[in-house]
Amino acid sequence: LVISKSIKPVSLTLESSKENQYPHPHSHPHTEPPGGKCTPGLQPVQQPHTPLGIQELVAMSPELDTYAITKRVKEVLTDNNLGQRLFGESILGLTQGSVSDLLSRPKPWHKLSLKGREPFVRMQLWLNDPYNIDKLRDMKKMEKKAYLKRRYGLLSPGSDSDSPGARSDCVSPAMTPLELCSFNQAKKPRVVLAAEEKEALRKAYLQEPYPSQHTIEMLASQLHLKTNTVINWFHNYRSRMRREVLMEGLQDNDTDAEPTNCSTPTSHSPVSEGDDRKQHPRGRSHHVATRVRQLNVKQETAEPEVEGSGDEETSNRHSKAKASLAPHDGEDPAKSPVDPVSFKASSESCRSSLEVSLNSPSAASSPGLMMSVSPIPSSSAPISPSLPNSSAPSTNHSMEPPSVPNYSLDLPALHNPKLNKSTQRRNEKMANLNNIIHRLERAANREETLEWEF
DNA sequence: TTTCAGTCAATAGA
DNA sequence: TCTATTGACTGAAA
Repeated sequence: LVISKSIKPVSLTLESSKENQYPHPHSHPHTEPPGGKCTPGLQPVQQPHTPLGIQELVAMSPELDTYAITKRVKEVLTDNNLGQRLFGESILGLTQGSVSDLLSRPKPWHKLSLKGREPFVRMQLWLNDPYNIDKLRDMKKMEKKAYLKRRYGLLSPGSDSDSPGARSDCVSPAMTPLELCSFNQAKKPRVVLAAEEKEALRKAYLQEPYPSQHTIEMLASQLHLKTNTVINWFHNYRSRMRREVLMEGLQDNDTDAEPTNCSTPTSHSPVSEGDDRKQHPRGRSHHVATRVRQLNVKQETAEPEVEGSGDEETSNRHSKAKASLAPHDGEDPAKSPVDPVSFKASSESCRSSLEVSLNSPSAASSPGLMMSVSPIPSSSAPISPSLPNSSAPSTNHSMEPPSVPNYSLDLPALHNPKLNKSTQRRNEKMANLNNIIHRLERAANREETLEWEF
């Protein structure tokens, strides 16, 4: 069974041998066959040549303002009438949904893993490429051309690029009807949760963001869902709530005084997420969390949802659920316990931001932090360590790799005098938050109960 | 084993 | 046709 549906990760022509060392995150049954591509027509945009692989670039990249980058990318794409799909597949090596997600909810840089930073570095490289639009337009044309060719029978189906129509269900032409049939059967229908089901899960989440196996099974049976669906829902919900909090932080910063600075993402986040994984909600942090005013209520309030129509299974399940469901009935979300996830998420970003901002004020005050890629060989300034923010004590990205001849990283915003005032304000805020965190940590260490006023 | 980050891809809605 | 949402999945970390 060979289905080539996956997108070929983009080569930026940085250093092909080092490219794509990350394993493909998905090993779907329809993983790309060796040498097989579904999108040959979508050649990646060429970036200035450099001996560096994208991962080296990511590792050496200074802190990027993810919010500003995505904002800019959105603008450019919109202004030039270029779609997320084209951009994602040819520039980032991601699908449209992922691109949409990234563009609308970028995480702050310091919250991203190396892998998570990669798309942002790619975006930045793309933004710095003076021919980026042209190249993407060319690609669009090529795609259209390929589509027309295939449509008018000049090419056999499946042999051409990721053009409209061919993109979905890009099944291997070698597939027999029997295989196709079994492929269709193997395809699981997507579960669509009804509004009531989601509402019930949300309520359950408020009660117990990390439900026990027993709770999961109970929920699953009451809602007539598979336990895996419930588990997945909780995972996804926690993860998305966390990101929501981060986004709010970023946007706060954006509107707060000066341009965005992802290094100071949120002012409502007291503890680190790294800790929070260790400090399970049922543990100490949860105890402390209940002492902290819940700042992230938005997502917990039941938004009006109209969905889940169609699918018979869903509607059956749905009506059954209505009849039997009452996981935590009569609960008032407003009175519900603090959501440890929101707390945890916000906590972490705060501490992280403190680490960055307080320890490196210049980084904190570089909202326009930009990495510019110079096509001009500049062995003298690889990743400029002499930049203003290099005075920041030991940020791991300020190292000086001697073998980075083609890149210079420019931080224009650091020269902006207007930033002083906002920096000061930001630092004051950070200091205040730092104080709060410090007290929280002490309280947590002593296991003592404190009443807080923020 | 559990949780997470990151992503895919189906689907809904504009 | 495009974008946003979201259930499911993988691999990594703890």
